Amino acid sequence: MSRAGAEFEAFLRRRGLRMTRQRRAILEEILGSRSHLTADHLEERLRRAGERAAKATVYRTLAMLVEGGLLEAHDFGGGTTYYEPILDRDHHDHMVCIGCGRITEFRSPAIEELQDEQARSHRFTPVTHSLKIFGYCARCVRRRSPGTPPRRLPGPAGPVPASQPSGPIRGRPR
Amino acid sequence: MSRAGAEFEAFLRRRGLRMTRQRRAILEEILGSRSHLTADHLEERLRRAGERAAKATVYRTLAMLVEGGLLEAHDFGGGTTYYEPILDRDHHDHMVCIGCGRITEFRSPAIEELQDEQARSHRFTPVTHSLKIFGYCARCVRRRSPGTPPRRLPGPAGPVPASQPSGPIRGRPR
DNA sequence: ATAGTTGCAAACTTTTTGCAGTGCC
DNA sequence: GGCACTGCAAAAAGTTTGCAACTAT
Repeated sequence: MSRAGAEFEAFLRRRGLRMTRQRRAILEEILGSRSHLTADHLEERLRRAGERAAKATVYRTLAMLVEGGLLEAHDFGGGTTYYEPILDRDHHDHMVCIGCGRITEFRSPAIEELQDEQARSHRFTPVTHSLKIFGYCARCVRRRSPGTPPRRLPGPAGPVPASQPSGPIRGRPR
Repeated sequence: MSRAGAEFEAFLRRRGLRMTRQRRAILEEILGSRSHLTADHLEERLRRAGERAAKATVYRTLAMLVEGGLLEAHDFGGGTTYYEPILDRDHHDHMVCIGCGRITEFRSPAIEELQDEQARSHRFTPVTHSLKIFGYCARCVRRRSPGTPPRRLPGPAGPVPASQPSGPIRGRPR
């Protein structure tokens, strides 16, 4: 069994929970993917793999996997949650292309360090963080330079703001 | 009229839209607050202020204000969008207390610089970004050191993970 | 045998949309 | 007077929950 499988079983045992066919299937499926799946994606992949789990079960299991530290949940601004395996993976952050939706990972220990510093100086005890840079990937820049309208995607409040105010890249979230 | 008011009117005129009583009221109300309001908060505040606007109108107006660059929308992980005036304010990021919900702002030009650098090196054209540090504010740390259960709050996938995995502050987003 | 689990459907929450009536310019 | 705007109610979308029927242990 995979490291993650063992880890999950241990997690379950610790809480008096059980390893079921569905849980096993969900775990294997998401581990076998190259990241960033939604509950919906998962349900479908399971079906295709000959397995099956109700959406409610998928959600319940994903929540456990996140709690157990096997997955990380991401909100890239489209209103749907994406899940990504984090066991045996370096921590990283994401750039989200508002043109095509492509996700690019990046690592910056220097940024992490500065975050800790900020937390310290505000007497804040950090637990997790989330850093996302929204913009256009190289391909989309090339393809739409003349000024094509942005595709609807992220945005807690709809599409990406048409007019980007002045100043540095302003933190306009999800 | 406030700077923001003029700015908004200009924005509307540019698009052939109109300044209405509701729009004016919503703008004034959110500008008059000290940040981080939800559509719901706003609707209630308006009512208390003797004004009134249907929730649909509130949402429609907020979307315009964001698009016009007067507001920024934030998702602090609770499934609700918070709005904050950004005119005449420095860009800043947020720390979100998962104990009490308190939001602390912080600024770090150094981090912004590093973000730009990352974008550049990935040939990504940044438009906006969102950086949130989740953790406990000083008060909550003091109050709950022994291990009080975290309050339900953020989390795209429910409450804050009970067991925080190892490693550096792992980016476990909204 | 005993709890924990699952599937299904109903419930929820926040935000969006359709439409008929209203009010800026 | 035209066309944009508002309110209301219905619709969406994603996720959660209640419950009776299963099933690991």
